[in-house]
Amino acid sequence: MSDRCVSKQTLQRLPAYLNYLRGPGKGPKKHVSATMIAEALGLNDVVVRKDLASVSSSGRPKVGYVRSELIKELEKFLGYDNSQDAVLVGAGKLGQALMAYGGFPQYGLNILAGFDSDPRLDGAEVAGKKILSMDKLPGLCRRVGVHIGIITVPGEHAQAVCDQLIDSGILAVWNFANAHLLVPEGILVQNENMAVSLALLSNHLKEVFSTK
Amino acid sequence: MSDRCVSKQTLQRLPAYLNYLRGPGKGPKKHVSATMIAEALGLNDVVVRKDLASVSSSGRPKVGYVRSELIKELEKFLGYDNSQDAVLVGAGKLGQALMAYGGFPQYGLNILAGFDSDPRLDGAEVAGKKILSMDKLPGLCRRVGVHIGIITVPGEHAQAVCDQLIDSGILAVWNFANAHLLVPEGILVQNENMAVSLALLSNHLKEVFSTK
DNA sequence: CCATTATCGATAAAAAATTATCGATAATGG
DNA sequence: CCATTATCGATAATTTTTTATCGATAATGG
Repeated sequence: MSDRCVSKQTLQRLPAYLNYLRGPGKGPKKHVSATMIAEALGLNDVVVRKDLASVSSSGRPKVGYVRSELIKELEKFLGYDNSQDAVLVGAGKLGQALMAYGGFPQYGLNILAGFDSDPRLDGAEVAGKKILSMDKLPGLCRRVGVHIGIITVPGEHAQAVCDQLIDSGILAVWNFANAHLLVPEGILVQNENMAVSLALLSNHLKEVFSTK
Repeated sequence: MSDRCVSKQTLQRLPAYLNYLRGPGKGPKKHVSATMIAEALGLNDVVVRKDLASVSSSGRPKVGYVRSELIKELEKFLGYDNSQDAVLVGAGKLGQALMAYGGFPQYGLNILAGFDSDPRLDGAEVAGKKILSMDKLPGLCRRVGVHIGIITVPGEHAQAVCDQLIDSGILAVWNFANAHLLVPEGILVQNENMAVSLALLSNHLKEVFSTK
């Protein structure tokens, strides 16, 4: 275990495993097998076993994994155990909704504050979090050591905001804007792009109807 | 072109190309080359050329593609030209935000109505769209021929809602709930799972700090 | 009108991910 | 106590995706 370097695809499946393990399941069984998880999630069992091998070492033949241990190992690996601080730029509808969303702490994310260029929002509060003016961004990030930036501004301003975030020491950007961001090497951009999802949906329907 | 069957990865890049082409760029040049797009988006130029080859046939050596034609071809391929109707189940905060979001039509999605089991919401309106009780779901879907269902209910109810949607003739599900949905073959589930995104962000930071 | 150059499209090579196979291990039941 | 069985972990085969190479084409400049 502790392979430290798992593939992106594996990483995308891990939260699903955790979610399944946390779920009520069929009674609080002490052990779970990769086969069981695979069946429940509609995956190949070898995939699951391989994925779990990179985060856990508690798997035993005939028995499987100890559920509670596996959960802990997954949480640790996914960083859910120690929260990361984040700043959010763009306190519009979406931005405020994210600031108010109560589910992030359980995923190890803590939004410290929101930032917006609109002076009318300066000093406002959303769910107990302050909205500040953009000029306070670098100071806060540097002082507290924030490494995650969330972008919820209109697409045309996204790149400029992204540049500011990186100047402020941000290493990972969660981008909700419909824009492609250019960043220096070493910075991660995670796009939460609904256009992509819709493209996949639409394409599926097209395929269904073209073969029917 | 008209390969009909492009890879998922390709499909995920196409909206980015379209976004770039629509953007202001550097003046309204008539032609664009794959090399140009690749550079702007930080991709390999062969990838771009290969992707574009499956949606377009207007590429010419030394010249590139005709911008306006390529845009039209991408829009057609992505289904942005003729909107698909959709129903949304779970008219809570997120559900209402999606119902009110004005950007979907430009991506070829039209949310017809919202549904919720809470009787207090029955008959309410969000952005001109009605919220109806769950028992009206199958009727509307069948009558209008809706094929896309959006799930914005709490995770524990997601599977039940999903089953109802499929019973109502839905072929593609856009799932915002933190739950893994089991569906029969032929039905697509597109997960919009923030836990996955956060896992990728967190992992990146972990890698950065473990190698520093 | 011809050499040069930017670009496409196709084919080939390389890398990554998925899936299959197989021996090893440990619990279970006779 | 031993045969059986479920499961893991490792290795190998397959498939998919990405990247590289190369000839063909058409505009440009002399």
